[in-house]
Amino acid sequence: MGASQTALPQRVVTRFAPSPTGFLHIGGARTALFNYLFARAHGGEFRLRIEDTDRARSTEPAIAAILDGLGWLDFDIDGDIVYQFARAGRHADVAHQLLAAGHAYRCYATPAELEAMREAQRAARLPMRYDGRWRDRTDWPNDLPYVIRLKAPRDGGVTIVDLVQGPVTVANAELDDMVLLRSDGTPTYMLAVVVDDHDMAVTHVIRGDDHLNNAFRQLALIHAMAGIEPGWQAPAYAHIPLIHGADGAKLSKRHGALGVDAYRDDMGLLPEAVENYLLRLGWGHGDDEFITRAEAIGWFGLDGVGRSPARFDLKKLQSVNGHYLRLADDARLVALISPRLVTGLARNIDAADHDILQRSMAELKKRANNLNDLADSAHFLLRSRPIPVDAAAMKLLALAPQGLLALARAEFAALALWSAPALEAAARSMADTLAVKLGQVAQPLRAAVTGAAQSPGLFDVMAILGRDEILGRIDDAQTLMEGQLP
RNA sequence: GGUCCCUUCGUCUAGCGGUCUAGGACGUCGCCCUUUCACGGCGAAAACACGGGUUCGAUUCCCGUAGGGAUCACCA
Repeated sequence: MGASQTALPQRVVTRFAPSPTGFLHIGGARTALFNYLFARAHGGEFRLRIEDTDRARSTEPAIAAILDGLGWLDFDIDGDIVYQFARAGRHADVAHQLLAAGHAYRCYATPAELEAMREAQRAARLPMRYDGRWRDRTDWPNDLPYVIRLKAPRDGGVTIVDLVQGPVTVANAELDDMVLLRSDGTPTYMLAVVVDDHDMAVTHVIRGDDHLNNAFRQLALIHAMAGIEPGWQAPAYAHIPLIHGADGAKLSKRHGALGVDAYRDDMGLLPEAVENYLLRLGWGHGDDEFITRAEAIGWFGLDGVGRSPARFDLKKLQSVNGHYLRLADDARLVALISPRLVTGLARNIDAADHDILQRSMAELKKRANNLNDLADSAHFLLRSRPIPVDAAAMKLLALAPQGLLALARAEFAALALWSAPALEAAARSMADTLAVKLGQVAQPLRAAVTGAAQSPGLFDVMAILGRDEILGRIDDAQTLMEGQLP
């Protein structure tokens, strides 16, 4: 079957190689995660290479977004970041070495000519491949531009023992002679990756399975170089399936192909939740659902990665996030929602607000699955009086037992100790006095105190907000209800 | 269309020839807890794409069919 791969190298080096033409999307984040985990699991290096050879589409902001995203996810990068464009000279050198050694050749076919060739192949229903028309020619028109193409083997086949896909064989006849160096002297992606991976001593190429077909061509290039420069050998490959949208189609913006910044800022997710979700997407460890970074490093293996594309499920992501939210440190969550509250409140968070948030957080975080909902649910705590009362709460107030608010105001004002248990005891005794269930007392009070029909434990909220504020809010509700009377 | 890859509940998955009356999670529904909403607990419905083999025995192995995906640039 021709070329095969060498045994597993001792020292592991993986790399994440995004092209900076947009944000770091969720699929890229998963590829980065797998590379990161694999490197750490083997005590190896995780490197970053920015594939910026497409000068027209590569941007500085995109590079910043990628770095920002990786930082947020806390994937520490080893060594210097490699910028591919800066290595164009080295790439061209390799192409010329190949040319000199007879492993590559000049092709003078014009783009128009190639297009015509493909058109003819399309019409004849033949596979569309470069036909090798300049492969053996030497009658070069020296004043015309040419590209350098790899003189790939035509017989036999190549087998890649992919760490995820298993052995995959392709006949060399299926592959054509790819362009290495463009007519303007710049390297193509195919050349650049191979040279960079070699020069960076990458041992394991873990990437999306959209690159699987490329791997065969890249292997041909590596084998050609192996005969010229010592030390060239094929890396191990692992092509992981792409993530699909909820409808099974390619992931689009509509269902989650967003930058990780959107997951952080717009959706209010925690990085550890995104990481855990991404890890479990296409990979599993028994029945384990929540896996720490340390466990992931201990357990992760390429052989456990599924071979079929997984669908992206936002509901589950939210649920996983809710789990991590409940686990998260209260102070951290207060810090995370504060900016969101500032926007909603149109004022800054002061020390008193901070204290209220900190004391409420343990209860608040049980009721939210993301930072946005968490901030929303904390909003009522910090609002200045009179707080807005929503429709459901209005209804509760309207249905309140006669004289409840006035009674409650008096009882609470007279309370010796302002604590949750004392407040609850007072409310229970009021219910007895009025001969109603506790709920008929608590619900209208909740409406008055929180402006909503649902909230964290009423008496905890009251204890945290303090007597003055609560009495004030009850007064406001009474005023409000008086205004509602016909 | 050629080539390559894939196929367990709606979704993510466990399963690596008998332990499967197919397990877990999200979602859905019901019950419990309870001052509301959550959290938490308990429970229910829900899958081995289809057809052939191989085997004493297939969800697990092989081959077809169907369906899905990837890729076929002087883009990465």
